[in-house]
Amino acid sequence: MEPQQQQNQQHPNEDNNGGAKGNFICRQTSTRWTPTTDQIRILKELYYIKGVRSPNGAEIQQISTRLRKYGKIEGKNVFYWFQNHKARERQKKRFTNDVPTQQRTTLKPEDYYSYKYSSSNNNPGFSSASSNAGAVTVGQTDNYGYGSVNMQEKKNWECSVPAGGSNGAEGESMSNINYGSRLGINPYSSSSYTVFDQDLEAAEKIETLP
Amino acid sequence: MEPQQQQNQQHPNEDNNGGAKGNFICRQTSTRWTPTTDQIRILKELYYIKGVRSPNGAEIQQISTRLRKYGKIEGKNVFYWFQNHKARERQKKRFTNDVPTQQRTTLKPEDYYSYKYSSSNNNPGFSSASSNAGAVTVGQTDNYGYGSVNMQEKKNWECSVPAGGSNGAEGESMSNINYGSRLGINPYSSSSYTVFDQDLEAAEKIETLP
DNA sequence: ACGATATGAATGAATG
DNA sequence: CATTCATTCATATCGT
Repeated sequence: MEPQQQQNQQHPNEDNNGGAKGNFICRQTSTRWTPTTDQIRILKELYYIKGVRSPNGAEIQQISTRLRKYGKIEGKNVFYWFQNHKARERQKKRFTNDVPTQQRTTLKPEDYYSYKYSSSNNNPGFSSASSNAGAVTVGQTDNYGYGSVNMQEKKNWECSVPAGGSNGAEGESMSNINYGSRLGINPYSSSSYTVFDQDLEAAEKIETLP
Repeated sequence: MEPQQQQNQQHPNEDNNGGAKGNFICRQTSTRWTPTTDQIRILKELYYIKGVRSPNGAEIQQISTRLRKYGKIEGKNVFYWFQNHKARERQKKRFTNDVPTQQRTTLKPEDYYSYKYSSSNNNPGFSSASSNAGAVTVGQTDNYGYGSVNMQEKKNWECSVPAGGSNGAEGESMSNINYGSRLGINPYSSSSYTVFDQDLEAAEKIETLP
């Protein structure tokens, strides 16, 4: 994910053999989902192009169904993928912003790879709200009169019913915020500043740390 | 890992230039961060002496800024360093401790297959739709009847479908099959909006998405 | 030169 | 959403 190039993905095996387990026990080698390149490609398209960020249950279903064509996949995989992708994007930004202002007098090598891909999406990216806007009107709104469906958590993809909880869609609309977030200060800077209360560096000793 | 002591002079020249092999503008192919001895020393001090384990965004920034003095470094490097350091420490401990059935004749240390120890759950549960795994227990039910696994959370990934519909999960359960099945999306989404308004897949390429 | 190791990087899966 | 854990891939480095 990084601007870093070496991205070779780690899905050595386009397996699908997953099924392997057909047999008995066997060490389920590979417990976790290993997306195929096509799956990843599509997920990214959805993310960057269509602006999908937090798909709701129904959307997750559609997506996973669609991706199933390229390999084994479950709804939760899709769910986690979006969650992680979004989270990491933000996280990175959090500890990445160096130097508040654009005052970068001396260019350091590290500047090269800050952002590399297309500019358009760089920032707010998803401007392409396109999809959401229209797409998500989702019928979830009405609860089937079930009263309280009980699935307290709104994780019901894979479930047929689009339970009302899903937020996803709406929430996402707020995506275009953030515009200004790149000021010098980030909201996350917790109060804790100074990991270095003193000069640890000066404390040169402890050569023997593990 | 740690036992490795000699990181002594691996840096002939505290190169600051990131040691990148020359300019990596063109070919930034993979130059991963190689911490200088001073950076490592400080990181360890922070880790062992100050107890820093999972620095937050702000701390990461401080640290990396501070360490920058000794060589090129980015926030993510610091982030990963702590993550890895903690993880490996834990992992190592896992061996020494556990080792229920030794039998490790010639296994390399990496061979281990760990069991989960304390910590969280292990609810592999989700038999996963794609059950390639075992055989078809198509039976939906989550917990194998083991009694109460106590689904800590009421997350229902893969709830079995309610009434007859297609239920993605089951259908899919048979290994990769199912290929032909969907097409028309699923019944439930009656009026659905679809994330795929068109053939995104067809819109191939855009490989460059981050 | 290799092969083994140590460790940076990435990411799926969870938990809170 | 933020954070954390576990695993795995990739590669820099060291030993022989």
